[in-house]
Amino acid sequence: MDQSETPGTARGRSRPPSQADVAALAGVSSQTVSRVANNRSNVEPETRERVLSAMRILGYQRNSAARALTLGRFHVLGVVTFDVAAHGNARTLAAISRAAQRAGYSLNVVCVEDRTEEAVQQAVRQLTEQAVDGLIVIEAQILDRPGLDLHSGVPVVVADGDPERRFPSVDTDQAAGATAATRHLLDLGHRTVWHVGGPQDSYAARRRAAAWHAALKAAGAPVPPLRYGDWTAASGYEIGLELAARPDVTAVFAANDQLALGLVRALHEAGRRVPQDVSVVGFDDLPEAAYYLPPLTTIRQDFEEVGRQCVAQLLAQIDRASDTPAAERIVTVTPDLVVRASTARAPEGSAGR
Amino acid sequence: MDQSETPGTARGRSRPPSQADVAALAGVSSQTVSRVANNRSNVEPETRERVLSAMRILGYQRNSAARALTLGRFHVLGVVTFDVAAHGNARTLAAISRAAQRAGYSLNVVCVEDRTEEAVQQAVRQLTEQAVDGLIVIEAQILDRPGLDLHSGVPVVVADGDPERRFPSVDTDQAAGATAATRHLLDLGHRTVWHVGGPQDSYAARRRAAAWHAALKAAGAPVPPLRYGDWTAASGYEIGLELAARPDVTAVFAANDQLALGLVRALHEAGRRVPQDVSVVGFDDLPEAAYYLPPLTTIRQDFEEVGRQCVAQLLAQIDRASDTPAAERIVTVTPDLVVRASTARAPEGSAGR
DNA sequence: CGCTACCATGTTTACGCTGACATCGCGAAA
DNA sequence: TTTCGCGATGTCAGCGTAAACATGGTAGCG
Repeated sequence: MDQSETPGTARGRSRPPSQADVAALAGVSSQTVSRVANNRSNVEPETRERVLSAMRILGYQRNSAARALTLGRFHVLGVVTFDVAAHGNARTLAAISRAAQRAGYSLNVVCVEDRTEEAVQQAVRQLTEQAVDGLIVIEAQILDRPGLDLHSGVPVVVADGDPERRFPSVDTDQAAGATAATRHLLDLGHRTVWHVGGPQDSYAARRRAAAWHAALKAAGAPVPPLRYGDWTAASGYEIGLELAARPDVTAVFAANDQLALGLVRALHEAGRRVPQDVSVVGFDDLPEAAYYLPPLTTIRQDFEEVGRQCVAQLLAQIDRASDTPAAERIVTVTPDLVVRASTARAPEGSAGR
Repeated sequence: MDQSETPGTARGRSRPPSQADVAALAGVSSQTVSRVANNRSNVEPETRERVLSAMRILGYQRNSAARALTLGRFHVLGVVTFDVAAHGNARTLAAISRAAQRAGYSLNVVCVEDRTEEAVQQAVRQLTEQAVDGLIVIEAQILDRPGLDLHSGVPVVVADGDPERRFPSVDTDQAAGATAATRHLLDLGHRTVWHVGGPQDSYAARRRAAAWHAALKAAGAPVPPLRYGDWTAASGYEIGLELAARPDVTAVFAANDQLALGLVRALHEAGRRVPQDVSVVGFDDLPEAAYYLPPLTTIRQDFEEVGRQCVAQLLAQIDRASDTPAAERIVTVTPDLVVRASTARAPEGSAGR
């Protein structure tokens, strides 16, 4: 009379139904069930129907563990990412998810907390042990560190990282974006362009800064000192307070939209109008950027394409057998300049060209 | 002489090393290897050492498929979420990831594109087939639809959804947040508070609107017509343009920060100052909210806690055997009012109380 | 009419791991 | 000394699936 082992509950869910259960009910062998489950052609239509209805009755679902065990394939991709709360990473993740789903893969995601080598290493270990067929590493500045070994036996694709190109990667053309931003401001007649960079350990940030530097050089413009933020509006604000104090600052290129937002607020508080006194360009094109005050001129990244390409490359690697390292490919995705209201021609009097 | 079958490459990676390989190298049985791999106590230290070094030499990693097959446990949690690019979802996901990792679980994430029943159903099917021990569904307004069947055999926890409480859930106390926002504005002397709601199919949005309504009623304030946005700054802007045209609007509570941002821009363009002419409160407390112009008064959600609680509840369900449905628990997380510069006392002349 | 092909289906096996049980050896208690 | 017990290790089976191979029946062809 105790409450366990109540045979009354038809749902004596001791164990999910297996192929064998379906086979018994349908009066066929389990192999035939397997054939039906995998949509093989060589099954009598009538038999197939019988098996399918038995599946429905029992609520059969294939056991993916057993499946993976025999096939040696999991149909799971691992994703290692820092900080999904960062907009770009989240967007890329979403795109990867879409693409993976279309290809019949699901996603095992690990968000790495600390930007330390061990943390990434451990995430990779966890994923490979958790059985993935391939690995995508997002925002991989950490890969700079020489000790990191990603060669865990599964194919790897790196999104927006990998300066040493040790892995196939998908890469937003940071340089093109930063160049476009800088040129846009120079073309508006500003004598030079200041830059608020992202953190120094970010490969993307470094490349944006380098391209900014190169664009100024190429235009023969003086190169103002570079300040480093940490991607947050807070640090943009702090740096903005300093820049606002310098009257010779009339154009600033921020390494992302949040920095730009903080920057604008600081300029505003200091009484310097955007864009009349100072022009500001961001990077990313957050959905909100068009609604900042003023609407932000920025560089739009195509995260969707990055995600799609990551999955495509990874699947290609997985499908061609483990041999043929195959000219490791680097796919480049180019961002666009979106001009809004935070940039204007250089003020006549002050530092105009 | 063809290039396949090159025995020279020592890395004839035909098949990853198994317990048996390690056992052979270490001169023990595979069972002993298993014991070492699982950190069992009953192994001679010297033997353990020998096995460990054999593992290192071969680069052994347990095959999780085989493991899952025998154990019937995958140590994977499934997460179904709409739009990871939405800040709240991303934050919740990050928190879930952290909590899961601490508990030794990894995360199989599916981002559902369409908010249709079938899409969710399919995501759930994919996940359960992909072998998860439990399921977390984020932002589950869709669960309103009567046809949706989440009872797929694995425990489910719903984050911020489930009006009918059919599942254990973790729930931000939307009502408390919305009430706090409304009361804050009323306390500042505004005669009433307008509301820009989120989409009608969002359970969270509906509860915020209901609480706003109730708070006005309770205070004896008139209830202005409710406008629905879609969480984006764009729709906040559109609605803002309409509200800006009405001089009797002096206080607006927006259902999230993006709506508030668009709203502020519209008010600004219409020449109505925030907060001098109109006070605005948001919801979420995006990291950028403090840097909007003006810094936004808002309701801060504790996504971290929501994620943590989801995992805790799910693991509790998983661990207690599949019997004992156990008083399905609803955990509530309370958000806080964060007062910044977008709210001020009601303007004297106009609609002051 | 007899042989071959081929198709639907069944049987067997291996995948890698761990739980249950068996074995062996050694020290402690009687 | 004998016996018991316990700890270290080995043996074996089974998890659910799909590939490989086996079987048996039928249609087509000479």
